Amino acid sequence: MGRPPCCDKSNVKRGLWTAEEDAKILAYVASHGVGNWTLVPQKAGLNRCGKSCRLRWTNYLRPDLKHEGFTAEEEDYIIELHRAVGSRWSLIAKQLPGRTDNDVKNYWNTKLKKKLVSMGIDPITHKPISRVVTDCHNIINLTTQAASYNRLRDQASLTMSNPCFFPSAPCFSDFNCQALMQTYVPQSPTASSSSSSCTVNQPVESFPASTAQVYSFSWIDHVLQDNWCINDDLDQSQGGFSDMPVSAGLKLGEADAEKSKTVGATCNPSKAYSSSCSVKTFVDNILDRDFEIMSDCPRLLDESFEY
DNA sequence: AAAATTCTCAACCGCAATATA
DNA sequence: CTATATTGCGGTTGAGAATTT
Repeated sequence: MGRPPCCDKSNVKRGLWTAEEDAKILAYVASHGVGNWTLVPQKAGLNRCGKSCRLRWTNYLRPDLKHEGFTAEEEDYIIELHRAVGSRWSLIAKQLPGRTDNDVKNYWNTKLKKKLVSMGIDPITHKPISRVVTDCHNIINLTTQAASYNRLRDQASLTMSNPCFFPSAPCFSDFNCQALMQTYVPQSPTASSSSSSCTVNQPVESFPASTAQVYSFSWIDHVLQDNWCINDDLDQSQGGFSDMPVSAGLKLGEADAEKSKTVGATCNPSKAYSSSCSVKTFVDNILDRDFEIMSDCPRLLDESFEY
């Protein structure tokens, strides 16, 4: 058998602590020290769960805690640490004497997040929001290309006698770029009526221009760990992936009737795209290979081809 | 002045890792 | 070995305070 339950959860007090309850905890800790919190309610004469007592001590009653507001230095340090480790509040709080993880977390959620957004910095990635929005466009374009590629791949599987040896292009279904962009990009007049409570919505154009050039790496690096779209040349002046001619991929996947004309012609869509932008993506490589195969075996694209 | 809305932050929830009867 | 408690943590909630309408 295991241990007996620490308390009758349905029969203990919840909610805000009174000064009397605080005094009982303080008196208990003064005479017994910090130890087995399960025994504290019983020994201190409290009708509370031990977990609740521990939380009250840890987050409020501990004598080494600061109860005044955060200083500018602490603010900067939290932002720096959050940039480095993300929302690991206990780790961040350990670097700030007298602050708890709950303190830091609350301060971040109520003040610092808004402060960063007002400065044009995305509080998740710590990159300029203008860059995040651009990268979201890029990811959406890449997703469109991947879908086109997968369609072509599926069609090829149906027409080839051998199983298709191309892998599926990865998708970004877990990463909702549309939702993220709705956070930052101003809503159209027709759509804005349903999102009036969003306090972080503001036009991208209103961010200070200086913040847009702070970082040299694309935010896309954060979400795309594989090598199918790494792009060292991507920058705002080039337009990055947002200038990518999506139609290059779509032509291959959609226009069945145009297949032989498009692919069989001298213009290789993926190569045309590569020449206008020095990016060489996973999709490009697949399309290049696809072009080679189609060139070698043009009959594959002939709708009258039978196997 | 009153009602509505927004903000703050203490407290709770639930999960994962670890400890223990 | 198993079942359950304990601890630590990040995410979420909601009551009261502050601010706006």
